[in-house]
Amino acid sequence: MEKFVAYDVDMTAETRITLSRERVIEAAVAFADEHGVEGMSMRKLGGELGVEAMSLYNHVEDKGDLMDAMIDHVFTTIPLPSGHLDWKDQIRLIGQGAMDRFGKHPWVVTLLMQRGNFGDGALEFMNHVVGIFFEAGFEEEDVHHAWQMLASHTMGYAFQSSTGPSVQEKEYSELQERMPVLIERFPYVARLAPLLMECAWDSEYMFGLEIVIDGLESRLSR
Amino acid sequence: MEKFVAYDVDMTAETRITLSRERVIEAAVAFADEHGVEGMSMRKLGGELGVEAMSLYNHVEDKGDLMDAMIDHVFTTIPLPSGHLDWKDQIRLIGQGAMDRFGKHPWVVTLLMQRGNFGDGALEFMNHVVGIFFEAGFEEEDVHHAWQMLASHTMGYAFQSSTGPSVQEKEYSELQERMPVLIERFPYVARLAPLLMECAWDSEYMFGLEIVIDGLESRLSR
DNA sequence: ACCTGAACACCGTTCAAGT
DNA sequence: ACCTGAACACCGTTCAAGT
Repeated sequence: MEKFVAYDVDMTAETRITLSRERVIEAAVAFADEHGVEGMSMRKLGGELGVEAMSLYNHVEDKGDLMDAMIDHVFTTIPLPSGHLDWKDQIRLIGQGAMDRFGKHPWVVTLLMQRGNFGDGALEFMNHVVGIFFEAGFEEEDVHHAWQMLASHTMGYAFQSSTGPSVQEKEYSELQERMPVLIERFPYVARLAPLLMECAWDSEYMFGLEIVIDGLESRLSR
Repeated sequence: MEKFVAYDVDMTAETRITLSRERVIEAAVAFADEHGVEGMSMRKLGGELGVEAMSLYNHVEDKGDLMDAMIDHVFTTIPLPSGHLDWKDQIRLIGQGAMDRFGKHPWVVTLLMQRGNFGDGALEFMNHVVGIFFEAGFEEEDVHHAWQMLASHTMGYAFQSSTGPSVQEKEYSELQERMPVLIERFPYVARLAPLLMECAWDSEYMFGLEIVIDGLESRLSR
Protein backbone atom coordinates (compact mmCIF):
# COMPACT_ATOMS: atom_id res chain seq x y z
CA MET A 1 0.00 0.00 0.00
CA GLU A 2 1.55 3.27 -1.04
CA LYS A 3 0.53 6.67 0.12
CA PHE A 4 0.93 9.83 -1.90
CA VAL A 5 0.82 13.24 -0.41
CA ALA A 6 -0.24 16.09 -2.62
CA TYR A 7 1.61 19.35 -2.30
CA ASP A 8 -0.39 22.09 -3.92
CA VAL A 9 2.23 24.78 -4.32
CA ASP A 10 5.58 25.83 -5.72
CA MET A 11 7.60 22.66 -5.52
CA THR A 12 11.14 23.30 -6.63
CA ALA A 13 12.55 21.09 -9.35
CA GLU A 14 13.66 18.57 -6.77
CA THR A 15 11.04 16.29 -5.34
CA ARG A 16 10.61 16.84 -1.67
CA ILE A 17 11.97 14.23 0.66
CA THR A 18 11.26 14.07 4.33
CA LEU A 19 13.66 16.26 6.20
CA SER A 20 16.25 14.87 8.55
CA ARG A 21 19.22 16.26 10.41
CA GLU A 22 21.51 14.66 7.87
CA ARG A 23 19.68 16.24 4.95
CA VAL A 24 19.65 19.67 6.53
CA ILE A 25 23.39 19.52 7.16
CA GLU A 26 24.13 18.34 3.64
CA ALA A 27 22.00 21.08 2.17
CA ALA A 28 23.79 23.64 4.34
CA VAL A 29 27.19 22.37 3.19
CA ALA A 30 26.10 22.51 -0.43
CA PHE A 31 24.71 25.99 0.02
CA ALA A 32 27.89 27.26 1.66
CA ASP A 33 30.00 25.68 -1.06
CA GLU A 34 28.02 27.48 -3.71
CA HIS A 35 27.17 30.83 -2.14
CA GLY A 36 29.48 31.10 0.86
CA VAL A 37 28.53 30.91 4.53
CA GLU A 38 28.15 34.63 4.77
CA GLY A 39 25.00 34.51 2.70
CA MET A 40 23.49 31.43 4.29
CA SER A 41 20.33 32.11 6.25
CA MET A 42 17.83 29.74 7.75
CA ARG A 43 15.20 31.17 5.44
CA LYS A 44 17.23 30.62 2.28
CA LEU A 45 18.25 27.17 3.43
CA GLY A 46 14.62 26.32 4.01
CA GLY A 47 13.81 27.57 0.54
CA GLU A 48 16.51 25.32 -0.92
CA LEU A 49 14.85 22.36 0.79
CA GLY A 50 11.34 23.37 -0.26
CA VAL A 51 10.38 24.03 3.30
CA GLU A 52 9.68 26.94 5.59
CA ALA A 53 12.66 28.17 7.62
CA MET A 54 11.05 27.22 10.88
CA SER A 55 10.85 23.58 9.93
CA LEU A 56 14.61 23.33 10.19
CA TYR A 57 14.35 23.83 13.92
CA ASN A 58 12.82 20.40 14.19
CA HIS A 59 16.13 18.85 13.15
CA VAL A 60 18.63 21.38 14.35
CA GLU A 61 18.81 23.17 17.67
CA ASP A 62 20.19 26.42 16.46
CA LYS A 63 21.97 28.06 13.59
CA GLY A 64 25.04 27.59 15.77
CA ASP A 65 24.30 23.91 16.15
CA LEU A 66 23.95 23.63 12.39
CA MET A 67 27.28 25.39 11.86
CA ASP A 68 29.00 23.05 14.30
CA ALA A 69 27.51 20.11 12.45
CA MET A 70 28.78 21.48 9.13
CA ILE A 71 32.30 21.72 10.52
CA ASP A 72 32.10 18.21 11.90
CA HIS A 73 30.80 16.95 8.58
CA VAL A 74 33.90 18.21 6.77
CA PHE A 75 36.30 16.85 9.38
CA THR A 76 34.69 13.44 9.00
CA THR A 77 35.61 13.39 5.30
CA ILE A 78 39.35 13.81 5.84
CA PRO A 79 40.85 10.41 5.00
CA LEU A 80 42.88 8.75 7.76
CA PRO A 81 45.76 6.64 6.47
CA SER A 82 46.71 3.24 7.81
CA GLY A 83 48.43 3.17 11.16
CA HIS A 84 51.16 0.92 9.84
CA LEU A 85 52.95 3.73 8.07
CA ASP A 86 55.75 5.79 9.53
CA TRP A 87 54.33 8.59 11.67
CA LYS A 88 55.84 11.14 9.32
CA ASP A 89 54.11 9.63 6.31
CA GLN A 90 50.84 9.47 8.18
CA ILE A 91 51.12 13.16 9.05
CA ARG A 92 52.00 14.05 5.46
CA LEU A 93 48.96 12.21 4.12
CA ILE A 94 46.61 13.65 6.71
CA GLY A 95 47.93 17.13 6.06
CA GLN A 96 47.36 16.75 2.35
CA GLY A 97 43.90 15.38 2.95
CA ALA A 98 42.97 18.17 5.32
CA MET A 99 44.18 20.86 2.94
CA ASP A 100 42.23 19.23 0.14
CA ARG A 101 39.01 19.20 2.15
CA PHE A 102 39.49 22.75 3.39
CA GLY A 103 40.15 23.81 -0.18
CA LYS A 104 36.88 22.20 -1.26
CA HIS A 105 34.98 23.88 1.58
CA PRO A 106 36.75 27.18 2.14
CA TRP A 107 34.12 28.35 4.62
CA VAL A 108 35.17 25.75 7.21
CA VAL A 109 38.03 27.88 8.46
CA THR A 110 35.80 30.93 8.78
CA LEU A 111 33.25 28.88 10.65
CA LEU A 112 35.79 27.26 12.95
CA MET A 113 37.01 30.71 13.79
CA GLN A 114 33.55 32.00 14.54
CA ARG A 115 32.47 29.00 16.53
CA GLY A 116 35.64 27.80 18.23
CA ASN A 117 33.87 24.67 19.35
CA PHE A 118 35.09 21.25 18.48
CA GLY A 119 32.24 18.87 17.82
CA ASP A 120 32.52 15.10 17.96
CA GLY A 121 33.70 14.82 14.35
CA ALA A 122 36.54 17.26 14.87
CA LEU A 123 37.41 15.61 18.19
CA GLU A 124 37.54 12.24 16.47
CA PHE A 125 39.96 13.68 13.95
CA MET A 126 42.09 15.31 16.62
CA ASN A 127 42.12 12.11 18.62
CA HIS A 128 43.45 10.21 15.62
CA VAL A 129 46.24 12.69 14.88
CA VAL A 130 47.28 13.01 18.49
CA GLY A 131 47.22 9.21 18.71
CA ILE A 132 49.79 8.97 15.92
CA PHE A 133 52.28 10.90 18.01
CA PHE A 134 51.54 8.97 21.19
CA GLU A 135 51.93 5.68 19.37
CA ALA A 136 55.21 6.89 17.89
CA GLY A 137 56.45 7.09 21.45
CA PHE A 138 56.39 10.81 22.16
CA GLU A 139 55.52 12.01 25.61
CA GLU A 140 52.69 14.35 26.59
CA GLU A 141 54.46 17.67 26.29
CA ASP A 142 55.99 16.80 22.95
CA VAL A 143 52.69 15.60 21.58
CA HIS A 144 51.15 18.85 22.70
CA HIS A 145 53.80 20.86 20.86
CA ALA A 146 53.36 18.74 17.77
CA TRP A 147 49.59 19.11 17.70
CA GLN A 148 49.61 22.86 18.24
CA MET A 149 52.17 23.36 15.55
CA LEU A 150 50.56 21.10 13.00
CA ALA A 151 47.15 22.57 13.63
CA SER A 152 48.49 26.11 13.34
CA HIS A 153 50.36 25.39 10.16
CA THR A 154 47.38 23.74 8.56
CA MET A 155 44.80 26.26 9.69
CA GLY A 156 47.11 29.05 8.66
CA TYR A 157 47.54 27.82 5.11
CA ALA A 158 43.90 26.93 4.80
CA PHE A 159 43.08 30.43 5.98
CA GLN A 160 45.48 32.06 3.58
CA SER A 161 44.51 30.00 0.58
CA SER A 162 40.84 30.69 1.16
CA THR A 163 41.31 34.45 1.46
CA GLY A 164 44.31 34.74 -0.84
CA PRO A 165 44.51 37.64 -3.29
CA SER A 166 41.05 37.48 -4.77
CA VAL A 167 41.22 39.75 -7.74
CA GLN A 168 37.58 40.34 -8.40
CA GLU A 169 36.87 41.71 -11.83
CA LYS A 170 35.19 44.68 -10.26
CA GLU A 171 38.24 45.61 -8.23
CA TYR A 172 40.71 44.82 -10.96
CA SER A 173 40.52 48.14 -12.75
CA GLU A 174 40.74 49.95 -9.44
CA LEU A 175 43.82 47.95 -8.53
CA GLN A 176 45.37 48.65 -11.91
CA GLU A 177 44.85 52.33 -11.22
CA ARG A 178 46.47 52.25 -7.79
CA MET A 179 49.41 50.24 -9.11
CA PRO A 180 51.95 53.06 -9.39
CA VAL A 181 51.20 54.21 -5.86
CA LEU A 182 51.35 50.66 -4.51
CA ILE A 183 54.72 50.01 -6.10
CA GLU A 184 56.12 53.12 -4.52
CA ARG A 185 54.65 52.59 -1.06
CA PHE A 186 55.10 48.82 -0.89
CA PRO A 187 58.04 48.03 -3.15
CA TYR A 188 58.89 44.71 -1.53
CA VAL A 189 55.34 43.46 -1.77
CA ALA A 190 55.21 44.59 -5.39
CA ARG A 191 58.35 42.56 -6.09
CA LEU A 192 56.58 39.54 -4.63
CA ALA A 193 53.24 40.17 -6.28
CA PRO A 194 53.61 37.76 -9.23
CA LEU A 195 54.41 34.89 -6.89
CA LEU A 196 51.54 35.81 -4.57
CA MET A 197 49.10 35.87 -7.46
CA GLU A 198 49.84 32.42 -8.78
CA CYS A 199 50.56 30.69 -5.50
CA ALA A 200 50.20 26.89 -5.61
CA TRP A 201 48.86 26.41 -2.11
CA ASP A 202 49.18 22.65 -1.82
CA SER A 203 52.87 22.52 -2.70
CA GLU A 204 53.46 25.64 -0.65
CA TYR A 205 51.77 23.90 2.28
CA MET A 206 53.84 20.76 1.79
CA PHE A 207 57.05 22.79 1.70
CA GLY A 208 56.22 24.14 5.13
CA LEU A 209 54.99 20.81 6.42
CA GLU A 210 58.37 19.26 5.70
CA ILE A 211 60.02 21.93 7.81
CA VAL A 212 57.53 21.37 10.60
CA ILE A 213 57.99 17.59 10.54
CA ASP A 214 61.77 17.85 10.47
CA GLY A 215 61.77 20.34 13.30
CA LEU A 216 59.47 18.23 15.41
CA GLU A 217 61.49 15.09 14.77
CA SER A 218 64.82 16.63 15.75
CA ARG A 219 63.38 18.31 18.82
CA LEU A 220 61.05 15.64 20.07
CA SER A 221 62.99 12.41 19.82
CA ARG A 222 65.62 11.80 22.39
CA MET B 1 33.87 84.10 21.06
CA GLU B 2 32.78 80.67 22.17
CA LYS B 3 29.74 78.84 21.05
CA PHE B 4 27.90 76.28 23.15
CA VAL B 5 25.55 73.78 21.72
CA ALA B 6 22.85 72.46 23.96
CA TYR B 7 21.96 68.80 23.70
CA ASP B 8 18.64 68.22 25.33
CA VAL B 9 18.63 64.47 25.74
CA ASP B 10 20.24 61.35 27.07
CA MET B 11 23.91 62.17 26.89
CA THR B 12 25.95 59.25 28.03
CA ALA B 13 28.46 59.80 30.78
CA GLU B 14 31.08 60.78 28.23
CA THR B 15 30.88 64.25 26.83
CA ARG B 16 30.20 64.21 23.15
CA ILE B 17 33.06 65.11 20.85
CA THR B 18 32.70 65.73 17.17
CA LEU B 19 32.86 62.48 15.29
CA SER B 20 35.71 61.63 12.99
CA ARG B 21 36.83 58.55 11.12
CA GLU B 22 39.56 58.05 13.71
CA ARG B 23 37.13 58.24 16.60
CA VAL B 24 34.69 55.85 15.00
CA ILE B 25 37.42 53.30 14.39
CA GLU B 26 38.75 53.60 17.93
CA ALA B 27 35.29 53.17 19.36
CA ALA B 28 34.76 50.10 17.20
CA VAL B 29 38.04 48.59 18.39
CA ALA B 30 37.13 49.29 21.99
CA PHE B 31 33.68 47.80 21.52
CA ALA B 32 35.04 44.65 19.89
CA ASP B 33 37.62 44.28 22.66
CA GLU B 34 34.91 44.42 25.28
CA HIS B 35 31.95 42.67 23.68
CA GLY B 36 33.41 40.82 20.69
CA VAL B 37 32.94 41.62 17.02
CA GLU B 38 30.02 39.28 16.74
CA GLY B 39 27.84 41.60 18.79
CA MET B 40 29.00 44.83 17.20
CA SER B 41 26.30 46.59 15.21
CA MET B 42 26.24 50.03 13.70
CA ARG B 43 23.36 50.90 15.98
CA LYS B 44 25.14 49.87 19.16
CA LEU B 45 28.32 51.56 18.06
CA GLY B 46 26.38 54.73 17.44
CA GLY B 47 24.89 54.42 20.93
CA GLU B 48 28.37 54.11 22.40
CA LEU B 49 29.33 57.37 20.70
CA GLY B 50 26.13 59.13 21.70
CA VAL B 51 25.00 59.35 18.14
CA GLU B 52 22.47 57.79 15.81
CA ALA B 53 23.71 54.79 13.81
CA MET B 54 23.31 56.59 10.53
CA SER B 55 25.73 59.31 11.50
CA LEU B 56 28.55 56.80 11.28
CA TYR B 57 28.07 56.63 7.54
CA ASN B 58 29.44 60.14 7.28
CA HIS B 59 32.84 58.87 8.35
CA VAL B 60 32.82 55.32 7.17
CA GLU B 61 31.72 53.93 3.83
CA ASP B 62 30.36 50.66 5.03
CA LYS B 63 30.42 48.25 7.90
CA GLY B 64 32.93 46.40 5.75
CA ASP B 65 35.03 49.52 5.38
CA LEU B 66 34.96 49.97 9.15
CA MET B 67 36.05 46.38 9.68
CA ASP B 68 38.95 46.79 7.27
CA ALA B 69 39.95 49.92 9.12
CA MET B 70 39.84 48.07 12.45
CA ILE B 71 42.17 45.40 11.09
CA ASP B 72 44.54 48.02 9.74
CA HIS B 73 44.47 49.83 13.05
CA VAL B 74 45.75 46.76 14.87
CA PHE B 75 48.45 46.01 12.31
CA THR B 76 49.72 49.55 12.68
CA THR B 77 50.36 48.96 16.38
CA ILE B 78 52.71 46.01 15.88
CA PRO B 79 56.16 47.35 16.77
CA LEU B 80 58.80 47.06 14.03
CA PRO B 81 62.32 46.51 15.37
CA SER B 82 65.42 48.23 14.05
CA GLY B 83 66.69 47.02 10.72
CA HIS B 84 70.21 46.69 12.09
CA LEU B 85 69.45 43.46 13.87
CA ASP B 86 69.99 39.99 12.46
CA TRP B 87 67.02 39.01 10.29
CA LYS B 88 66.26 36.16 12.66
CA ASP B 89 66.06 38.47 15.65
CA GLN B 90 63.89 40.88 13.73
CA ILE B 91 61.50 38.09 12.84
CA ARG B 92 61.42 36.86 16.44
CA LEU B 93 60.57 40.32 17.72
CA ILE B 94 57.93 40.96 15.10
CA GLY B 95 56.39 37.57 15.75
CA GLN B 96 56.20 38.26 19.47
CA GLY B 97 54.74 41.69 18.81
CA ALA B 98 52.14 40.36 16.42
CA MET B 99 51.06 37.63 18.82
CA ASP B 100 50.81 40.17 21.61
CA ARG B 101 48.59 42.46 19.54
CA PHE B 102 46.44 39.62 18.30
CA GLY B 103 46.10 38.42 21.86
CA LYS B 104 44.92 41.87 22.92
CA HIS B 105 42.43 42.02 20.06
CA PRO B 106 41.33 38.44 19.50
CA TRP B 107 38.69 39.45 16.98
CA VAL B 108 41.30 40.54 14.42
CA VAL B 109 41.80 37.02 13.17
CA THR B 110 38.08 36.46 12.82
CA LEU B 111 37.76 39.70 10.94
CA LEU B 112 40.72 39.03 8.68
CA MET B 113 39.14 35.73 7.83
CA GLN B 114 35.79 37.26 7.04
CA ARG B 115 37.18 40.14 5.03
CA GLY B 116 40.27 38.73 3.38
CA ASN B 117 41.28 42.20 2.28
CA PHE B 118 44.59 43.73 3.17
CA GLY B 119 44.27 47.43 3.79
CA ASP B 120 47.14 49.88 3.68
CA GLY B 121 48.13 49.26 7.29
CA ALA B 122 48.41 45.53 6.79
CA LEU B 123 50.23 46.03 3.50
CA GLU B 124 52.70 48.33 5.22
CA PHE B 125 53.34 45.61 7.79
CA MET B 126 53.71 42.92 5.13
CA ASN B 127 56.03 45.15 3.16
CA HIS B 128 58.27 45.56 6.18
CA VAL B 129 58.46 41.85 6.94
CA VAL B 130 59.03 40.86 3.33
CA GLY B 131 61.68 43.56 3.14
CA ILE B 132 63.63 41.95 5.96
CA PHE B 133 64.04 38.80 3.90
CA PHE B 134 64.94 40.66 0.73
CA GLU B 135 67.52 42.73 2.57
CA ALA B 136 68.94 39.56 4.11
CA GLY B 137 69.73 38.50 0.56
CA PHE B 138 67.07 35.91 -0.18
CA GLU B 139 65.66 35.66 -3.65
CA GLU B 140 62.02 36.04 -4.68
CA GLU B 141 60.91 32.44 -4.38
CA ASP B 142 62.54 31.98 -1.01
CA VAL B 143 61.04 35.18 0.32
CA HIS B 144 57.67 33.97 -0.84
CA HIS B 145 58.08 30.69 1.03
CA ALA B 146 59.23 32.51 4.11
CA TRP B 147 56.32 34.94 4.13
CA GLN B 148 53.68 32.27 3.59
CA MET B 149 55.08 30.11 6.30
CA LEU B 150 55.52 32.86 8.84
CA ALA B 151 52.09 34.24 8.14
CA SER B 152 50.50 30.80 8.42
CA HIS B 153 52.29 29.99 11.64
CA THR B 154 51.35 33.29 13.22
CA MET B 155 47.75 33.35 12.03
CA GLY B 156 47.37 29.74 13.08
CA TYR B 157 48.51 30.32 16.64
CA ALA B 158 46.57 33.55 16.91
CA PHE B 159 43.53 31.66 15.71
CA GLN B 160 44.02 28.83 18.13
CA SER B 161 44.77 30.99 21.12
CA SER B 162 41.68 33.09 20.48
CA THR B 163 39.36 30.12 20.17
CA GLY B 164 41.21 27.81 22.52
CA PRO B 165 39.25 25.64 24.98
CA SER B 166 36.92 28.21 26.44
CA VAL B 167 35.34 26.47 29.34
CA GLN B 168 32.34 28.66 29.97
CA GLU B 169 30.84 28.21 33.37
CA LYS B 170 27.57 27.31 31.76
CA GLU B 171 29.08 24.49 29.76
CA TYR B 172 31.34 23.29 32.52
CA SER B 173 28.85 21.10 34.30
CA GLU B 174 27.75 19.67 30.99
CA LEU B 175 31.36 18.89 30.12
CA GLN B 176 31.90 17.30 33.50
CA GLU B 177 28.94 15.09 32.80
CA ARG B 178 30.17 13.95 29.39
CA MET B 179 33.66 13.31 30.75
CA PRO B 180 33.46 9.53 31.05
CA VAL B 181 32.15 9.24 27.50
CA LEU B 182 34.80 11.61 26.18
CA ILE B 183 37.60 9.69 27.82
CA GLU B 184 36.41 6.50 26.25
CA ARG B 185 35.82 7.88 22.77
CA PHE B 186 38.80 10.22 22.64
CA PRO B 187 41.40 8.70 24.93
CA TYR B 188 44.39 10.42 23.35
CA VAL B 189 42.77 13.83 23.56
CA ALA B 190 41.84 13.14 27.16
CA ARG B 191 45.45 12.35 27.90
CA LEU B 192 46.38 15.73 26.44
CA ALA B 193 43.56 17.66 28.06
CA PRO B 194 45.49 19.11 31.01
CA LEU B 195 48.12 20.57 28.71
CA LEU B 196 45.48 21.93 26.35
CA MET B 197 43.69 23.64 29.19
CA GLU B 198 46.64 25.56 30.55
CA CYS B 199 48.43 26.25 27.29
CA ALA B 200 50.89 29.18 27.39
CA TRP B 201 50.32 30.45 23.91
CA ASP B 202 53.22 32.86 23.64
CA SER B 203 55.89 30.35 24.56
CA GLU B 204 54.13 27.71 22.51
CA TYR B 205 54.22 30.10 19.57
CA MET B 206 57.89 30.85 20.09
CA PHE B 207 58.71 27.14 20.23
CA GLY B 208 57.21 26.76 16.77
CA LEU B 209 58.73 29.98 15.48
CA GLU B 210 62.21 28.67 16.26
CA ILE B 211 61.50 25.60 14.16
CA VAL B 212 60.19 27.75 11.35
CA ILE B 213 63.19 30.08 11.43
CA ASP B 214 65.67 27.22 11.57
CA GLY B 215 63.95 25.45 8.72
CA LEU B 216 63.86 28.56 6.59
CA GLU B 217 67.50 29.33 7.27
CA SER B 218 68.75 25.90 6.35
CA ARG B 219 66.61 25.69 3.24
CA LEU B 220 66.88 29.22 1.95
CA SER B 221 70.53 30.13 2.27
CA ARG B 222 72.87 28.62 -0.26
C1' DA C 1 5.75 14.34 15.10
C1' DC C 2 6.48 17.59 11.98
C1' DC C 3 5.29 21.81 9.43
C1' DT C 4 3.38 26.64 9.18
C1' DG C 5 2.20 31.79 9.72
C1' DA C 6 2.45 35.56 12.27
C1' DA C 7 5.08 38.05 15.33
C1' DC C 8 9.25 39.92 17.97
C1' DA C 9 13.47 42.01 18.36
C1' DC C 10 17.00 42.74 15.93
C1' DC C 11 20.19 43.81 11.58
C1' DG C 12 22.70 47.11 7.47
C1' DT C 13 21.62 50.66 4.55
C1' DT C 14 18.80 54.40 1.72
C1' DC C 15 17.04 58.62 1.48
C1' DA C 16 14.69 62.82 2.17
C1' DA C 17 14.60 66.04 5.68
C1' DG C 18 16.42 68.96 8.97
C1' DT C 19 20.31 72.34 11.06
C1' DA D 1 28.84 69.45 6.40
C1' DC D 2 26.99 66.65 9.50
C1' DC D 3 23.12 64.48 11.98
C1' DT D 4 18.33 62.46 12.15
C1' DG D 5 13.86 59.69 11.56
C1' DA D 6 11.38 56.83 9.00
C1' DA D 7 11.48 53.23 5.94
C1' DC D 8 13.09 48.94 3.35
C1' DA D 9 14.59 44.48 3.02
C1' DC D 10 16.51 41.45 5.47
C1' DC D 11 17.98 38.45 9.86
C1' DG D 12 17.35 34.35 13.95
C1' DT D 13 14.02 32.67 16.83
C1' DT D 14 9.35 32.07 19.61
C1' DC D 15 5.07 30.34 19.86
C1' DA D 16 0.46 29.06 19.12
C1' DA D 17 -1.87 26.83 15.60
C1' DG D 18 -2.61 23.45 12.33
C1' DT D 19 -2.24 18.30 10.33
